[in-house]
Amino acid sequence: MYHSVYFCGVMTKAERTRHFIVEKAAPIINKKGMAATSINDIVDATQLTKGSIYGNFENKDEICHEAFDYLVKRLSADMAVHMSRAATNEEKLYALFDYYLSTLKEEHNYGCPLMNFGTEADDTNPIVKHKVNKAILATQNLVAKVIRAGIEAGEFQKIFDAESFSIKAFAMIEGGLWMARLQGSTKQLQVIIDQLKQEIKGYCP
Amino acid sequence: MYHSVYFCGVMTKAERTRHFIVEKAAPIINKKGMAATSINDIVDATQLTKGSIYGNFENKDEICHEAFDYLVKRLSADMAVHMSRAATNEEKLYALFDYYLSTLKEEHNYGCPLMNFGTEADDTNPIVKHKVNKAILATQNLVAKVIRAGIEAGEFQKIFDAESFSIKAFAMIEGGLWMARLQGSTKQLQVIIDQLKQEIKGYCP
DNA sequence: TGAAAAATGTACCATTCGGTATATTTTTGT
DNA sequence: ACAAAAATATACCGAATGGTACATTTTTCA
Repeated sequence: MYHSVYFCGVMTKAERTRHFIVEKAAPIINKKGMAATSINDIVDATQLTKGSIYGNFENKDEICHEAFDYLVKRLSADMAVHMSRAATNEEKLYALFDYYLSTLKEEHNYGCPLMNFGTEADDTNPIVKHKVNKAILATQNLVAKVIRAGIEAGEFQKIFDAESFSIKAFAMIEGGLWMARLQGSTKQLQVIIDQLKQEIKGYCP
Repeated sequence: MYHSVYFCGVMTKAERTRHFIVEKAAPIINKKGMAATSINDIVDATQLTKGSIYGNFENKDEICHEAFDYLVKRLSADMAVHMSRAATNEEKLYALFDYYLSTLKEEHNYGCPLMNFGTEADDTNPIVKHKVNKAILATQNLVAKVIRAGIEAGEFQKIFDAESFSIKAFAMIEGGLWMARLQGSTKQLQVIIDQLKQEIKGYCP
């Protein structure tokens, strides 16, 4: 799935180049990490020169920040698309889980950026740490909102605790994705998602 | 909690120095990451010289590998201690969860090494990736064994699925620890552990 | 205790790092 | 089409990187 969030026609050259650099750098940084990605890696990927890159960004940190923002924007856009295609709130939750599972099969998947940037930043980079934290809460809120809408719509029983479940489900999915990528297998993540679905089914009237 | 797994009296000087270097380097690498930790960081922490360090290790990778092994050994030793103090298998599970929670309050806690090394290694370092994967499976197995022993002892109903639960619980704990460290709060991890305990209680006769 | 062996410290290497001054090219608005 | 402005390329900087050759010190064990 490809997203062109930006309207290249009305963008100035610098804006287009900035976006181009971020687009090329983001997957590299997500794969190798912020510290392990060098400016030369970005030079190679963009086929631009160091001067051009530093003409558009103040320093490497700024590129990392924008790369993270870009990856999160793409991620939440993709989640929204997949959930919007589901008719009921119950199915929206399943669609979200299945989307996460499907990302593992994508050609260039280097893991959840929240996980990758988060683990690297938590003890050393308060700016990125804060960005990740905001994205975590936003994702949990997305799940909680669907559950509450489902309760409202009579799909779920009222005892379904939206907040607790959204926290649990998010931890399971992030932990499961991490495990799956290390194991080179979706087996355990499948087990995790199956249990999430079973628990949701238990809250249907 | 401190562990001196090694018997310094019967160790040669080189073995003691190797162990000393690993002991000092491990927390730094766990905090900053393998790529972001320089040899000079290790020189500073050990008060040794580069020549001495490279006389004991072939290269930085070898230090990272030993540091990871050391952290995992300490972690599993600590887990074993805490679980051994519990009388029943049910309490052993609670003790394990509470131990994980308690690590967050330790003075020098930089997150679970499985998580930190795992996310950094998964796309770039197959050796460490393999080590992490082994440690994941070992931890899940530890949980599964306790559940099976609990079933055997009549503490848990036979429908308690040891394998599925151990996979789920591990993902929840790792995900929860990661979230807690980013949020600077144990609140969500507490919510997660409460749900784990509730689910276990549901399998008691 | 003393000589061989082992471990450590010193001084250095080539390379890569993030970053910049400035020349050159390209884009922009008229 | 043109000049001004903006963007890009070139060539470089000092510092830090992982690593090593070799002199010096410390262990080891007979």
